[in-house]
Amino acid sequence: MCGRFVATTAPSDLALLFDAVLDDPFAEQFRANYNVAPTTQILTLVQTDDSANDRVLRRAHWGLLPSWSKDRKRAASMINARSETLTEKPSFRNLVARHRCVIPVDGYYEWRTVDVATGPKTPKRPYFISSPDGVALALAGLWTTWKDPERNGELVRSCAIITTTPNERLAAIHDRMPCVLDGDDIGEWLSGEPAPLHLLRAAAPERLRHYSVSTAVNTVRNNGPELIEPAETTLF
DNA sequence: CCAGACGTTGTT
DNA sequence: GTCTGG
DNA sequence: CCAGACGTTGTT
DNA sequence: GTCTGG
Repeated sequence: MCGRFVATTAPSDLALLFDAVLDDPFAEQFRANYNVAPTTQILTLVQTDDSANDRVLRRAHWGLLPSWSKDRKRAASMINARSETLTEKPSFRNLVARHRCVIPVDGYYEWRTVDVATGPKTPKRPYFISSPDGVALALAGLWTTWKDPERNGELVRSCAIITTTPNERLAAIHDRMPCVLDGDDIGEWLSGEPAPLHLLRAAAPERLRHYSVSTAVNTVRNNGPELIEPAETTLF
């Protein structure tokens, strides 16, 4: 799956990379984040209706809040959406047509849950997965808005990252992975009609690299470039 | 009709 | 909001 | 996703 | 065990 990630590329660089504009002056507040956790504000890339500068980078809370939610309590369990059931689930199916987005990340963390010949008592180890060249990845997502009753109906944007079955290499670590989009697929995902669900597939093994990192990443308050330094041994 | 769920993951 | 279960 | 709390009262 | 916070 994808439950923790890295966001260190500056918004202005993401705008260049994804041919987008920034929709509010948050660039000044940007700080590299090596430990992005659910419920925090992240950047999403969306295609807006007004065609002038129609690709926009804007903030959203990670953890989808359906418009009918009573409170934010369950947002943390909606950080991912299964690609296989996207069009069936009440929380997601209405968003597939016109609320698709891309979540730019520099990489994400995965905790190994598969025992590969090491026995069942192996301690859980975190891995960092990214592009081999370190360039930001475009993850497929869905977004929506919710009116916060505790803040006078203020609109809250939120999003979820779409997952699928992993390629054969990443299957050694985990049984899910986020859907990565490349090249023209990004534009197709953001504006294609009907929704190009065929793009929600596992990236090829050579598209991503992975290596084990320190368990320091487990604690959310730890945050720095040391979190993505390779640990002494990479088992896979 | 009303009440209650609406999600993913991992673990047992 | 909308669907399912009772 | 993992870590950490999980409680009340009264006093500072 | 289960929920909340980050």
